Amino acid sequence: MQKPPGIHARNARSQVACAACALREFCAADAVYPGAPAITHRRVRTGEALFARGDAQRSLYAVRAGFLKQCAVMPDGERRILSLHIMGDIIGLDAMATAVHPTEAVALNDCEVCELPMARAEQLMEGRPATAARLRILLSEHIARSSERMVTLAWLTARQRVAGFLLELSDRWARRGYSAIEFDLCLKRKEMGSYLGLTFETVSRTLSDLAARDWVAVRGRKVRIRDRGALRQQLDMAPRDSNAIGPLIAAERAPR
Amino acid sequence: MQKPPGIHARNARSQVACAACALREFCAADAVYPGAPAITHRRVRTGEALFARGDAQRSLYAVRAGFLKQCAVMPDGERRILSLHIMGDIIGLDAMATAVHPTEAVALNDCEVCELPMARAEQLMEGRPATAARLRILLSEHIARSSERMVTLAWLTARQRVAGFLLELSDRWARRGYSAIEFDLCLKRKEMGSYLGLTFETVSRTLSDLAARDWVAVRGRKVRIRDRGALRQQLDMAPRDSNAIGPLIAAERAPR
DNA sequence: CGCGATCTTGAACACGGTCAACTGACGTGG
DNA sequence: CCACGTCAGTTGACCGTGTTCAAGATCGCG
Repeated sequence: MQKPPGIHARNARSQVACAACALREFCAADAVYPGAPAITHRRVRTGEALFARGDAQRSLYAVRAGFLKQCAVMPDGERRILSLHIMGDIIGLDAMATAVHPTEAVALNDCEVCELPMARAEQLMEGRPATAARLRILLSEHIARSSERMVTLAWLTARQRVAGFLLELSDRWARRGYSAIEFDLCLKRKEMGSYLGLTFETVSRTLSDLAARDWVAVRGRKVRIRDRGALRQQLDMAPRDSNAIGPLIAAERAPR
Repeated sequence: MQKPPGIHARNARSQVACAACALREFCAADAVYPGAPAITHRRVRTGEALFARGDAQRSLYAVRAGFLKQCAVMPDGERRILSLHIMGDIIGLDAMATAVHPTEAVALNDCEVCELPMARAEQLMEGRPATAARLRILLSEHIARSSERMVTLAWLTARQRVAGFLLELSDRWARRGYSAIEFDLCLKRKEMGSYLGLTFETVSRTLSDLAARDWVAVRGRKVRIRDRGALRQQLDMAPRDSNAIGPLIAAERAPR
């Protein structure tokens, strides 16, 4: 039995989630627009995969509750975390090129996701150009975020990566109305390392170091930010090396 | 005076470029579809910027000839190369979220690009869902490519990065009908370093090393691949460390 | 020809990876 | 209830890759 569209907006928890949801526009359209299979919900328990690498892309997903990781699967079967997704985030955009998921998504804790079937998404976009444009924006945002991460992975020191990671999570929770100073990492040290391009030992040591400087308090996976300014400052410091390409001289700007 | 759409398909060089062009579909639509400002051409000379960080996004661009780099601009004004673009590639997708370019694109040699005004692109997509879908595919492909680069930057050794870089360029040229074994890098050592997350000294040393093993021949920026197999094999070797997250156990795959 | 930019190579060093020992939390079964 | 095993995390010691600093070589261009 399939829930009618919009039903998930009926309780308080959902209202929080939906307010921040990247698929909000699709959801709204879904409720008022005639047509086939609509948005449904799905639970994913800790450790379960929302989809695996190689699965056909059936849907786009939006996280309603919980925390998921998206991983590249290496030839030897090892995983590298590419991105992390919390409430309101969209998952599955990288599969649109081939209609097959090139990565896998796994729940770090019990999750609830909204599932928007691709066929339905395309139908909505055909009828409403603004909805199509919205999806393009989501795709483009993802690209911009990837660029940031490349710079992190290529050039920052271990301390900068870890500090940046804590600030990233802090900001993301804050933007959803949760505490920016105290939150749960949900990730094991090894997973943080995988996300940051570091070994778990280095992550552990670096967290201890940040705690020793009283910039954060860490107990297991619970973190409290004590000196956000100091963390930010780390990121502004000169990174690993000076191998950057100099600025462009003004004359070289192409006219018009 | 603006060229009529489709004019660029009239000479042989353009036919090669257009065959591989990511905007081909837009171009074709542009030619037959009524409406406002159409695709035009634009030259960008060595060292000139196609657009700068912060510029309003006027258009999407497709490379017709030449080689461009796309750079993140760091707070201190230094540049880090995010991607490289040759004939047939699209530039400017990361600006769609904000309508402002978050990066800059600079010509590494004299270039010619096709310019598709955003307004026109949106017009075409509204009329033709298939064209909108095509752009989504391009966006999604870009995301998938970014993921690969993250793994490279986070986990590969210097030798793997350089070998991978040479193979990447080789493949890209080959797919456009050019030699896969001999080509011009166009980049300075420093720029290769910026692209690969290495110092220019390390790039230089690594190239010397690959040359000493007779896997490649290098003279300045001209490269000849002598043992593609050996280069590929480097990439298959175990990377820097074992800090990967193990495979999922079968039971944890979520049902349906 | 001479100057600056690019590239190569060498030597020393440092960051973070590697290997290993140990702790603590948790769950299971005798 | 405690012994035991497992798994996550911490910390230490060592070491290797790649960065850093420095000196030349080579190239391109006026």
